[in-house]
Amino acid sequence: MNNIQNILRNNKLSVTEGRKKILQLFLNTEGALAHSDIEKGAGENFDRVTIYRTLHSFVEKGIIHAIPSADNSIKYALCKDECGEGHHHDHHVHLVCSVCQKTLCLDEVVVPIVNFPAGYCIKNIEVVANGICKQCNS
Amino acid sequence: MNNIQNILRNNKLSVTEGRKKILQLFLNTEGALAHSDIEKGAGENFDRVTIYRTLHSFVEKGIIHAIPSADNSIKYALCKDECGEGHHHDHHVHLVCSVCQKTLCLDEVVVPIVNFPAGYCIKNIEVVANGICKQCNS
DNA sequence: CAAATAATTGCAACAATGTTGCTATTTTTG
DNA sequence: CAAAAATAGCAACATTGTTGCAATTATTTG
Repeated sequence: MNNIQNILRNNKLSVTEGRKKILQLFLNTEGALAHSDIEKGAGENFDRVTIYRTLHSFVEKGIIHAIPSADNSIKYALCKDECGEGHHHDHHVHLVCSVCQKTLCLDEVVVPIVNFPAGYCIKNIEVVANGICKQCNS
Repeated sequence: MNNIQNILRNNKLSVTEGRKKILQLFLNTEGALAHSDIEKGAGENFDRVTIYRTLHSFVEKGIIHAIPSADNSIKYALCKDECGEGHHHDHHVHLVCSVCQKTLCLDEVVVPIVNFPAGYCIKNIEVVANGICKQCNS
């Protein structure tokens, strides 16, 4: 029935107003959300601390993933089903659009294989592209 | 003669104590530096604001480049010669070592070509790998 | 379903990080 | 070396992130 409740239940998180509201926001949003977006979008009477803690536990559980950026504004986006507690499998590329400023997950663009010199042990690779998205480019 | 002075001169920056000291730090350091590293390393009597402003102008001039990360701790590293005012050409991969915590520029590892679907316009691609560096892996 | 237990929230206080305007100082220029 | 330009330092403030604790809310158990 209720998709949101299920997601929380499946990840062994109590179903609370705050978590429901934040998860709803992610489900309704195309592109990634910064902490400040959530603060604005989740209604006025929302403690900042709750947002921090909710985002942390969502990341931990593999419900959302953090997208790095070079301008000190981490964004978060929903993970695909393969992610779970303690492990993320987000092998897609992210795009920051310089026109609409959105950060998008390009699920169809897979992170390429990078050849490292011998001696390195690579665990995971993040790719963030800067450019213009489909919508803004037309 | 003086390498540091030349770098500043070539980039049309006044040669000041602060800039010399911060540039020296970068030249002496293997790996990238965070703002806080510089604050610690540059001596006690250093205004934080000066560091912010110096880093900004170094990035603008193409002397250093910012390395994104998913944990809100931007680091900076020296650019190669091809970088200049207003344009960066850092087509190398970055590695964050989970053992020594250093962020390294792997100049020998070139950012691969990523194929985006039609409609996107890509300006630049950042690749950050997480893993273990050569030193720590031996 | 109510009581007991466990988990989460909100608050307050604080720490760290980043920004802006202004004046004093330093650097560069002529 | 003096005038002009650029930069540093200071203060004040805004934003972002963290921690401990008491009160509230959710879940579990009988």
